[in-house]
Amino acid sequence: MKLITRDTDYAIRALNYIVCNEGRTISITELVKELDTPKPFLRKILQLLGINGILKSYKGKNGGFRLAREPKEIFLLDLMQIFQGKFKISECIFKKNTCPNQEHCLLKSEIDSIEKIVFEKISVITLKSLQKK
Amino acid sequence: MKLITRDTDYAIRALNYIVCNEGRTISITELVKELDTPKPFLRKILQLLGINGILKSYKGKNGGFRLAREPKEIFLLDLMQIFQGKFKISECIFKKNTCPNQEHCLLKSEIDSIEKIVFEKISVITLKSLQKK
DNA sequence: ACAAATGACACTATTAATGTATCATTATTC
DNA sequence: GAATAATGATACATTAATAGTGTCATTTGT
Repeated sequence: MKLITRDTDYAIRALNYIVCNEGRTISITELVKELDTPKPFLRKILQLLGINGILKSYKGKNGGFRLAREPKEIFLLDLMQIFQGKFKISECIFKKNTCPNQEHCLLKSEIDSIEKIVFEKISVITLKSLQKK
Repeated sequence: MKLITRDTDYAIRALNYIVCNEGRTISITELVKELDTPKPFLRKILQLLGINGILKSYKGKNGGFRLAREPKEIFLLDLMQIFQGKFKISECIFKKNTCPNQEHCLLKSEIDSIEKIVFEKISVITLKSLQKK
């Protein structure tokens, strides 16, 4: 079970580096050196971050990326949404009737309640909150 | 993101049906009719439940499966363990240094704390708790 | 003009999840 | 004791999700 996939992970690391170097424009080339990630993959990821308004991109020589928002406004959930789609712990199971008790079975509500808790916990995490301390 | 995979799901449904029909030996053939799952897949699943001491199996004509333990002793976590391996929300990310703050970054501890909560929530769910009410 | 960067986007590879098939063994029934 | 209906063991196949690559176009600084 993966709460966070590789692309979200790379995105966080890249953003993390960019935050630590605010004021400069950071190129993929530089990021790849720092993060040791596959270059074309990282390009795709950064492009998506651009499209989704997390980063601003600058073309041409000396180009690269800068933050488009403040770190405190970049939520982990945003990134997960971009790379992993809408946050959802699990689909409903028990679609078919196999037991008279089943309609009242607790599994769905248990899962829902777990999902809610995880969501609440995750939804406060921002790029900024990952920095401080 | 899937908390529970298809095989765990089928296993729960099958066990659920078996619980609701305790006293009888239930064959795959009967289960497939009830649950509308692929037969060979369900066979594999039930076999694993047998190997792992959740079910007792009876070969030969009129054979099938019965519970090997009481429903209150069959934990969702047991099933997840069997079909999905050790419970783990996510691997540690941020393996490489990209920022001086990073070693103290909160992501790992956030994930760990989420994992802990989910684990606690899930660990009380048993086949029995899925039945009542 | 050239080099170094991103934009757009199609393609490929790998892995995990899901599902199938087959032959052997066991037990019941006639 | 043969037929039937079940599981045991195990290898194989398919599908979907994840991860990663490649290419051509465009932009910009020197």
